[in-house]
Amino acid sequence: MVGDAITDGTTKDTETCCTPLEDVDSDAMATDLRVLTAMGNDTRYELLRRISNADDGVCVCDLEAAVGVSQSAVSQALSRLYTAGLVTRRKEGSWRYYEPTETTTALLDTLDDLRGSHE
Amino acid sequence: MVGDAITDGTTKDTETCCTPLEDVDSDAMATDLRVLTAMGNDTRYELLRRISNADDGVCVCDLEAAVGVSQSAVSQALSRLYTAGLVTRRKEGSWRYYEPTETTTALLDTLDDLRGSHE
DNA sequence: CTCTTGTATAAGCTACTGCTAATATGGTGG
DNA sequence: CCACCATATTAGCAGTAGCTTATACAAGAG
Repeated sequence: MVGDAITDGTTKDTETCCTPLEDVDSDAMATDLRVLTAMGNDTRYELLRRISNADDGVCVCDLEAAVGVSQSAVSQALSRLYTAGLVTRRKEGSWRYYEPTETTTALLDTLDDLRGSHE
Repeated sequence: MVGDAITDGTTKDTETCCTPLEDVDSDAMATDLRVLTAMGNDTRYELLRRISNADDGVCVCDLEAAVGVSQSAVSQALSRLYTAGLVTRRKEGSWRYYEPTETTTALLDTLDDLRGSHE
């Protein structure tokens, strides 16, 4: 649904008040949006922070206690983070351990830096 | 502010399967979430990309043509980006020009790097 | 095997997000 | 003054996100 809206570009240049704009790479956009929408939610953001703070893997049971929603909600949130490539998961006995990916680390670091720098 | 987070407080230190987790700085969390939710939307992401691509300011009328939603929707989107600290705006005659902030630049760069590195 | 514990999935409901349409504001030129 | 343009604001609605409850699956312990 994204692609066809913009493709006509060249034919009619209506007199805009300034410059025509480059198109946005829709593949990159899809990837970025999956990441951003996955992080952009109270529960999932807090899960990510907690997973990132403990750097040797966190199991679901601990997260559940921490974020204040049901076990089911935590599981759903973690699945979404996994799908978005923000965490890895490994099984160990009957527990599952989650760890942050490079994407998560890089973005949280960037956000930390930004908060530090201006105001 | 450690310790009160789990208001549910079943007092006893339940035997969790691994370690207790640090709390998340709720002030940082609020700021980050404002940024992430502002970026994490088709329209607003595309606006940000287009504003970032043209580095001498973009006026609303051009953006409106590009993203395929109504003028009202673009205005609302830009307001939200402004509130989240992702764009600056200046008035010039009866037009308004938008430019990316450091936050936007840093985050989009990070996202670009991440897509480049793995896969 | 059964019972228990840890996690995932399904269904359903509420609340919010983001759009459109209509209207208001504010600067510019006749 | 009024008409016109560019942008902002309001109201209202459709679609979806994210929660809860209930249920299913997986792995140990007995």
